Amino acid sequence: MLLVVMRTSWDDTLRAAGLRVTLPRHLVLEALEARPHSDADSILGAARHSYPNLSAQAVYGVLKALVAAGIARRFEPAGASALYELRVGDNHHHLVCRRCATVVDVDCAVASAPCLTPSPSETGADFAVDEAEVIFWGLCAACRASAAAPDITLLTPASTTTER
Amino acid sequence: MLLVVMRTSWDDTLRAAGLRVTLPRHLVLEALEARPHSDADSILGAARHSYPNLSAQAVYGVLKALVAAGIARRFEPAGASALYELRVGDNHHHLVCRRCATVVDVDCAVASAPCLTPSPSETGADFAVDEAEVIFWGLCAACRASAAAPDITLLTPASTTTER
DNA sequence: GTCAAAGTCTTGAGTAAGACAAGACAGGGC
DNA sequence: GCCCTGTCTTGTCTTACTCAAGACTTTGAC
Repeated sequence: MLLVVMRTSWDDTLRAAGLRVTLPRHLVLEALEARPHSDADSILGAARHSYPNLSAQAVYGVLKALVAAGIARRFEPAGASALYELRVGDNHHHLVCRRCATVVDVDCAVASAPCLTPSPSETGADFAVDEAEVIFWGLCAACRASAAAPDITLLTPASTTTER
Repeated sequence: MLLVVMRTSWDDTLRAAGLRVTLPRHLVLEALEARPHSDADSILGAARHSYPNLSAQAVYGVLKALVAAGIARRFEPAGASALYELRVGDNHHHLVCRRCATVVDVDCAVASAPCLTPSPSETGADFAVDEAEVIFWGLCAACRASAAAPDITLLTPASTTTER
């Protein structure tokens, strides 16, 4: 095993969640802290700087454990692989740039969220909704600035209709 | 080629979109009409009842063409494969049952959507948002009725926090 | 009706993301 | 320090696609 200094900041969090404190878990947490909205592959890449033998499978396992324990959150913009972040327990959604795939957090603009409650007249009234996933698609400032460039490859969803 | 009677109802739609009228496209459209919110595999299965030699690749190609032409819409609930539907051009979102994966359409409860406009004070203010993808997660009536059953396998997202 | 061009489908190979399983290894309670 | 159990490594497999090349079909022109 490599000699890698583990910061203790995550120990309590892991133990409180009933998880053992291991080097791969530290590395995954640090990678996520440094770069939120990373996918499993980026996290693996970052973690391998400190621990080149880390397996991809371990990262998948760690991420699954962190999500199950409520330490991390997983979300999946259409057409992309799953992304992870450590910001949990608050009300926030995500903004994804169609061009450069940058993801930024965004709070809800209003305290209450009327439109996130399905209309009672709908079929959806039979549902007990416990979560609303909201992903905004658009162009970030940098990409809009260079939007004159002709060869734009836009990300999914291949929006055929502009929703609100 | 099999002798399959093609209804003409889709011909104009296809031609208006500049697409040729072919049997695979008819079958995909009919499958989607019969069962909205289907994934590529279910569509393939349904279409093969009429045309057993239809290739999976053809279905992927047809779906891509339909989405590009604005005839169909593609969306991707986290943890599931892409789903397709023919209801396009209106403002609707989706409700997904965590347990049985049933998807139902749901209109926005309010005409305007204040919470779908990111707060101006946020980082997101730099973004030019053109679409908001909203997916509600919860339990449908049937699954809630049988929710006492102990071995529930819930679908993603593994919700650690309840959002609005 | 025939022809040709362009679009579409079939076939086959390839890829990315992640799941599953078994055995080795290590954390942590005692 | 020991041992149980959770975690990691390694290897294999699956799913959901994508890509490419060649055969086939649709469609408009004649």
